[in-house]
Amino acid sequence: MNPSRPRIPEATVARLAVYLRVLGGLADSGRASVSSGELAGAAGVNPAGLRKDLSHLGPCGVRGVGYDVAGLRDRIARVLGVERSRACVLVGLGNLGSALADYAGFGSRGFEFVGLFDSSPQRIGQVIGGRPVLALTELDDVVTGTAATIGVIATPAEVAQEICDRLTAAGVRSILNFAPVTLTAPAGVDVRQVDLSVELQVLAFLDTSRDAGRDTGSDARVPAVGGMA
Amino acid sequence: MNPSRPRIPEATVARLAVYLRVLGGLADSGRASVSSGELAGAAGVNPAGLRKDLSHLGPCGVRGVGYDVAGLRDRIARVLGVERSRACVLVGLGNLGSALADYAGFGSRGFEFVGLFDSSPQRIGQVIGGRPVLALTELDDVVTGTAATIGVIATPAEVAQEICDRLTAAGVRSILNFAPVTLTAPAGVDVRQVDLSVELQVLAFLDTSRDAGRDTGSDARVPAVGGMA
DNA sequence: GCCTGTGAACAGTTTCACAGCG
DNA sequence: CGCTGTGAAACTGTTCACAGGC
Repeated sequence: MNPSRPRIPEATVARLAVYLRVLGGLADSGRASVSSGELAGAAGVNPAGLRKDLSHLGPCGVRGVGYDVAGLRDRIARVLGVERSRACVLVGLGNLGSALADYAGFGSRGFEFVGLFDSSPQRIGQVIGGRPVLALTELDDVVTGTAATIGVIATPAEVAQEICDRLTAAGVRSILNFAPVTLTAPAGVDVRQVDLSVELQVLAFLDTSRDAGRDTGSDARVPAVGGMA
Repeated sequence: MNPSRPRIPEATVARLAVYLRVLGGLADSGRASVSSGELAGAAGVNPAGLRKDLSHLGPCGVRGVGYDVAGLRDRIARVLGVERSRACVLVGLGNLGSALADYAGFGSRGFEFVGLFDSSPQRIGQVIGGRPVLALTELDDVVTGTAATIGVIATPAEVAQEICDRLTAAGVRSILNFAPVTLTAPAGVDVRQVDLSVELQVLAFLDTSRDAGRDTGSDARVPAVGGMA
């Protein structure tokens, strides 16, 4: 198969990001090669499923041996488009936004916040994660000036749609939304929703149904891989 | 139909939580009834899919009219098990953990943090979101004393597995993990993973493949995010 | 022997079309 | 009529079993 042509299923893409994280850890600890079984164990997935996921990138292992850790890591990074740093802007620097801006994990995984924005005069000018918080009026200039294509929304729900509109108008093509509202964006703009309350409520349901219905114990499989939203 | 045990698909459960949020907003603005089309629009899903989701709760609409807003909201809340407040514990009060502890959205959606824990002496004793941060040594007593069954992990990756072990040993049955590691838990314990870097990397992939691949690729056909719509 | 890569069976979801009721 | 509820079809994603190369 041609490595780039076939559309990679979104569920596979999400797992590739997990494999990338695990491979990074293995590389740091000096491992040279790894089998699908071991990698699948560390990522919490089925070995056959992992091999099927990787098959979307074309053959990239050695039969009878396994996968080259650094080579596979680089290949996945290239497919995901995180082989070099990508510019992101973040709007809303309340508790959650500040936590995101200050989260070192992003920088080491190919994302750099090139602009932090808030509407509150009290927050404008503060330095968070090494960057100053700017006024919303500068959003357009920064997005066009840095060619940022990824935007993160961590505002209150009431203003999230308006921010989404401004981001897309400025040229942002991909949005990660933490506000608990369903955003509407123009065609061609991807929106991913992370709703923390939804996650907790799914847990609450599992919790409730485990106690209420004492049918056979829930599935014996242990790890959980990122789901929806 | 039997209201308790007709095995609701997990994808449906996640959407029920979204409908619940939308219905809450509608109820607050005084709406008495709503059609599947309108509710689906506000939730960002397909109307037929929404009706199928609701069909798992048994008939709960009026044909030719729509759904009773407050009635449907209460019914979904009951099914999800959030009709009354549930006790949660939170471990790790760095930036993200503090944001979670201080997030008012949880309290209004049926979750109450009954214990905040950290290992750092500098954080122990601080009051965050109205609650004092406790030492990890008190974790077991608080979990058993409050009968908390839900735990949230917002620690660094290195200690997340150990915290997971302690939570499950203390009796926690459901875990929401923000640390970028795949946790292993005993059978019967549900773990949900929220990995912010994974979310961004999926966006990066969509972003990259939207523009014609510079690699070897040429085709840039990309599926839309989100399930139905 | 080992382990990867993959077609084929399987399971779960989404969509469609329409029956059924107010 | 309109809108809900639902079986059946279409689709996507997952698991299995084994073929194929090291």
